[in-house]
Amino acid sequence: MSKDRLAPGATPTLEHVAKVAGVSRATVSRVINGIRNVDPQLQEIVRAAVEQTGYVPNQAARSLVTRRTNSVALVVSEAEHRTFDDPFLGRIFTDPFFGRLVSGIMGVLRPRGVTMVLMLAENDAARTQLIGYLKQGHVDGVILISSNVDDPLPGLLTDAGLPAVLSQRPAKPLPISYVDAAQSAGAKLAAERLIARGCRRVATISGPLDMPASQDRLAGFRDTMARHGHAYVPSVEGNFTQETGERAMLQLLEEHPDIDGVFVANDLMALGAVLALRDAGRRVPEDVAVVGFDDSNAAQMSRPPLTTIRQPLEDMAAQMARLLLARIDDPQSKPTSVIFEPTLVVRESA
Amino acid sequence: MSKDRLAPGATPTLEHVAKVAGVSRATVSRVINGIRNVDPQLQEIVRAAVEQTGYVPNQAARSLVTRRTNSVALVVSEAEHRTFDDPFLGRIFTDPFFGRLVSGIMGVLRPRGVTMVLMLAENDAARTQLIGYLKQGHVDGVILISSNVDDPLPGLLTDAGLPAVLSQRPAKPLPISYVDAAQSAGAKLAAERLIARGCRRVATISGPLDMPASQDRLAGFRDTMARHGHAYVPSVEGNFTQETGERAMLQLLEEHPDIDGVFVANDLMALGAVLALRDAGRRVPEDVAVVGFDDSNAAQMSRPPLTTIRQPLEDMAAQMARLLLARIDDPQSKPTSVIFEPTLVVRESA
DNA sequence: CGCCAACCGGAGAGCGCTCTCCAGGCGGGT
DNA sequence: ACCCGCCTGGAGAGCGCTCTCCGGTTGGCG
Repeated sequence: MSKDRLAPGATPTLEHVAKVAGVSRATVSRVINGIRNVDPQLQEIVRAAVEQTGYVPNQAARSLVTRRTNSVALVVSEAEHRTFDDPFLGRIFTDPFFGRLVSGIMGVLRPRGVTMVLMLAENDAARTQLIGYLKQGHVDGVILISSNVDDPLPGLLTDAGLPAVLSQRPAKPLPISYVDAAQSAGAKLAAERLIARGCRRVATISGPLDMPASQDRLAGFRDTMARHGHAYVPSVEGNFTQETGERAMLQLLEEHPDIDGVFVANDLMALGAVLALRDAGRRVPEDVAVVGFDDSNAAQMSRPPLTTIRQPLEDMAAQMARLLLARIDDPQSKPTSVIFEPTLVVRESA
Repeated sequence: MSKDRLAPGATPTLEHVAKVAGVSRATVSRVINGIRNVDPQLQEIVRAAVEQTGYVPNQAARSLVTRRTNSVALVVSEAEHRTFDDPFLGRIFTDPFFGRLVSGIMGVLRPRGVTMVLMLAENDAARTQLIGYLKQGHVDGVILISSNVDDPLPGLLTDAGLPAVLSQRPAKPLPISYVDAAQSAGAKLAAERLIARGCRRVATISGPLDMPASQDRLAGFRDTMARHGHAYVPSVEGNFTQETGERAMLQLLEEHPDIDGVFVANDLMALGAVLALRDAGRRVPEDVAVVGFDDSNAAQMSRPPLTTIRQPLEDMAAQMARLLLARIDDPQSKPTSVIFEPTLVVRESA
């Protein structure tokens, strides 16, 4: 059906299409890219020729001259030493927040014809290889999801002069765009909820404290509690997995058996905490109220369903994509940051 | 530090490196690609020049002539009509099996310097765009994770002449390589386990029946039960989410209150089933034994921990990557299939 | 009616790389 | 001592595309 005329075995090129249409390469190129005005009648002829030959532009050749690839990388980076017992990949992909992120990014990228390349950087070797790859001009820019404070990647990216956007405020000030949620504002909502319920002995399970987000949530929670007269808020550190949430809750119960409210820094850990509470014979929320963070699937699946803090992840991801595209279009534009406000989602656990 | 000598603002090219090293472009290229013998002393000089200039090969230029990109796509495809209420992305990324898959693939790809591009095809529009992208020669080959029977993608891929490997036997015979697990053998293991425990009233919760894997598991289970004298095995269809597992279990309990054993086609649904059983006041495994499928994190997290069928996902994924690379190296090689044997993992639920 | 401007299509020069072809040098065999 | 062949490095031709520059045509205005 297609692919007759010229081009014996090979894939058709601009040249072939031009010959079939009886015009020059340049004209075909102009029609395909919709650049400059081309006689509508000619356009029709060219389009027909494209159809007939089954022509598809060669991306490599195009990139070579335009210096654009029309694709961006989504890099997920994690510090090596934070890999406890479960494999990195299991963690990141298991966490529902990732899907929402991808979904938000795609929503912006797809209509613009930009494709997304997913890359993992789970240790230093991978990181080195990654930088090499990125420098080869494989992508136009990078969205970096980095979860630890001393990640060298943000610095490496700015050094390499690659347009990039971070998923959270970088640990050290850096000329780089980022999107973040007001973590402490979220923690404040959680604290206020627990106080409103009348909780008197409140504790918290935090995320890994080398992450700015974890620090902010912890600080925000403690501040708000302090402002309401609760000077001392016990806390145990987890690593965002259900298992560590369970362990942390166990520890809290042992050290402070009279606890009646807990703020857990993410839903997965909150799930573990609820399980631990149940095992210990405490009813949620009657005996102990639990507030999670993220509003992930886990929150809805839990029994009782989790009261939690929702970050507008899809919106945030979409904003990252938009910031990145803007920066690609104009590399000179100065780095921007956008902060989103979290909201309280009330369910049954608190 | 680097990037001095020549090349004022621009990124260094082969030409620059050659000039710095005092050799020809060809020689630098040979050293970089390790092709043909080059005088070791010259090699040293060239390497030093590369270092000094901070040279990184331009992938576009390279691809243009080699017709290779050194990257493969991991395409995750899903039929549009199967999107019930939860978003597609949430499902796929939430399922732990995905992480294991990626991990296995990366293990093979990374050492070979091949990068992985993740692409989603969640509806027909996306699929069309995807095919266009693939035809542009953006990747050398495709690993396709497709979950429904009437996916047009396998056919489109063979039509496009792109090297590809499927994650399961295609619904219709097609000249394409694939890797699969012996689904029915896994179901057989589950059946035998339930029988060995002395279960007499057995039911099953299947996956979506438009998936060959679901069909095979159901058929394998029924066959084995039949062979042991259980003529009738009630079944309810789920869609692999915890929620549908819960619903399905509820339905089974209502229709067959005397059930004492269930085979659930994946762990996530099994988790839901266990929850439903508990809510209904049945003890697992004392009153009802439950066998899952996949040996995902969910199986270990569940209480009680799930007895389940383990597919060697990492191995299977690695094999897919190997098959694909082989096919890319020699496009003439004929399609191969590799079937892996599942194993029974005994925990507490059965 | 003439001039200028605006507009549109074609020619051709690269983008940075690989790879074939060729020339020169050296060693070994007769 | 000569010749042949192998080994190594250089020259140069593209890979398929975009985009600048140019020339020709047309329309509007003086």
